[in-house]
Amino acid sequence: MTGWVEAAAGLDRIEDAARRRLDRLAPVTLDRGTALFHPGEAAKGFVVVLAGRIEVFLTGPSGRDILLYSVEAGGSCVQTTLGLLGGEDYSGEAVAATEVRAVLIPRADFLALMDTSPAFRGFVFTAFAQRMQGMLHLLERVAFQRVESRLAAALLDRAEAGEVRATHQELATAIGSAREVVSRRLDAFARSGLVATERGSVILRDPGGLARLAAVQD
Amino acid sequence: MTGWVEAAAGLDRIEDAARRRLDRLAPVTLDRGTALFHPGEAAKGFVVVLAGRIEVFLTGPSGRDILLYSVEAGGSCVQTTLGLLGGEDYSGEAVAATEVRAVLIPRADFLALMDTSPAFRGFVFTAFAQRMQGMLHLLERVAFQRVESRLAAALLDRAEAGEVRATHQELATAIGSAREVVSRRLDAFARSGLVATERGSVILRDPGGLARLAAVQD
DNA sequence: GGATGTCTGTGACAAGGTCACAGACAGGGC
DNA sequence: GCCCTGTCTGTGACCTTGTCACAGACATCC
Repeated sequence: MTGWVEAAAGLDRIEDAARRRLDRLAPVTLDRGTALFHPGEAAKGFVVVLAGRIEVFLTGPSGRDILLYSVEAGGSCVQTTLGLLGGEDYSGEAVAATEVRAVLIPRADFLALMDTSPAFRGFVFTAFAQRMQGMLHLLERVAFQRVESRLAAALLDRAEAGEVRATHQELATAIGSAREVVSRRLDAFARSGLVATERGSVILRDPGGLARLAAVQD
Repeated sequence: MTGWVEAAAGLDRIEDAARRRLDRLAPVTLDRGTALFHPGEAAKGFVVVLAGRIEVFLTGPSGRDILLYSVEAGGSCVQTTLGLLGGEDYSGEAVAATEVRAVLIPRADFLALMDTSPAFRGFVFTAFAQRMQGMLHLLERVAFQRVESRLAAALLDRAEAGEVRATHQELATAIGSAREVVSRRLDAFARSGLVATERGSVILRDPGGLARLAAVQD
């Protein structure tokens, strides 16, 4: 087993005993689109992402869903931990957004590490605190910001080389809105010269203008 | 120093050494309305509520705000912990909703206890996990449920002896809506015989009917 | 080329948030 | 008692957003 632990940011300075325990676990590869957990399912263990991206959604009864957060390399899928620590069952859905390499730390190992390794505890706690903060921001945006502003922020956030490759539906999910609303907003953006739209992608024409919209309060 | 630790559910079976450390801390009393933390403020320590209730709000730029959760006896104000664990600064506001007796565990003691006391760790983690779950439910309700349903649920939740003593503004804050909307909804409820309204209070006339509304999906 | 599935545009409508007020009620001071 | 003040509630108008029901446009595979 070659050591994967170095690859996980925050775990690189872990104690030797804990590292040996972790190194016994074999990373797995998940194809893009694989679901890690479903709503209502009990968590099997603690997931650490080594490469790729996992996206965690909350799905409403009407089928609409909203992106809670995405887990990149070095991050952990905290949701799955709730069940290990006295919370209720899982209520979101985690899907591999790209091909993913990840390690699943089983419940028993997880609990043992939490008791014996300060470094591991720190890793878990930091991940927890950051997710919590992230969810607060999400709640804040959904509850208080208008679609225009959220959409502008999402576009800036996802742009690579001035382009966002995503369908209107994906953007709507990311900001917790509906597809039609995103279509109309993008249309308005295009008419003001902020973006140009193509099937499956949005080209940013005026990032500064978008940033101003994204920053607008309320 | 008489032991207050017994009073905190979840801490009653803590190790002796940790208990001695905790017993050195003196509980404080906060008047109703006292703010514990303000947005943007760095957390001073970890708060455990012994009696009374603390309510934590997220405030939008327009002044509208939404109740994140309330902390009752035995609970801890997790928000304040984020800053102690690698998160950013506080972004909510915590206010004593009643007279409150609480203990503030300073940062140094908190970190030491986290390292040395499994029972304390369990207490903190459980609190964390429950808050996280609670925030997920809040997000779910705000994003996917209609006001009618959220309001019905809030009324049932807050009723004492078939009556809810709260202003429309307070109810609106609790469900993340606006005062006028709550006024109109309550009016509609009253016209269907579900409730009767008075200045500063709502009397539940048909809890079963409200429960049906609260349970409606979407 | 045609068939199919995905993506996007559009109109109509309902729900909810915002603004601007106008009363209604409670409590204190006189 | 009466006025003043502050809080609470009711209402109409308007805009944004979410939902429903489609129609058209594009891509891909055969």
